[in-house]
Amino acid sequence: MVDRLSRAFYRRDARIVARQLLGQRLVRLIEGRRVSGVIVEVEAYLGIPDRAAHTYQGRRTARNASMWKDGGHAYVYFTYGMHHCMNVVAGEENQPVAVLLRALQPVEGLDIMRRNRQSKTTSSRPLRDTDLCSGPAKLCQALRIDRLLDGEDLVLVPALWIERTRRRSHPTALIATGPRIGIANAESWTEKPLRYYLKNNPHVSRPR
DNA sequence: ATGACGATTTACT
DNA sequence: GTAAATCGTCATA
Repeated sequence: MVDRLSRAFYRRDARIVARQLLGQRLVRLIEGRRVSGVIVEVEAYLGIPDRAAHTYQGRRTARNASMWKDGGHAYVYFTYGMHHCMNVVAGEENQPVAVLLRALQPVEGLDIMRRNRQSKTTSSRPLRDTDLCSGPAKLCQALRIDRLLDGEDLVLVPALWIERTRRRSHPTALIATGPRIGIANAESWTEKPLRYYLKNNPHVSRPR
């Protein structure tokens, strides 16, 4: 049943991995239950030459150390003093490229997701399904992904992985591309179309 | 030791 | 649309 993506899947160009992650399923085990969603939006970060990447110019620090690991590891970072974001490391070891997971379409464990998200929101209004995982920090909240999972191997760890739900990647006609979100002053890298998302999917963070 | 800055989200005008 | 929240991280000293 569990068709976990293999090392070989991740050990490729980050742009290829990004496109092929669309439609696959991110699964998190929480208290013995599966909490999961289909990946509907991602962004590729191309490493040393990429002005917008944490590893631009070969920067290697305590925070971004996982990005230098072999493809298939998780790179989870903390930002804005309150949010976590999850990347999937692509390429080979010492090739610091990754794919940021920006949005999921919730599939399993919506009640747990809602609880995880609601408790961190002051609002008492019930959250709509499209508010559960429609952003990189939202999906980390919903699936309880934090720095404890940074550097973990998605090919091996028991509580977090990505499952293959489709043999072939989505047809190009169903994938939209555009500039990455939240990137400023990255010169030519600001506008490169490294954001990929499923057209007309209501769960993406910022619909076209 | 210090200061500036986020690969964001939420609430409010 | 604009702004506040909130603090780990990193570059500079």
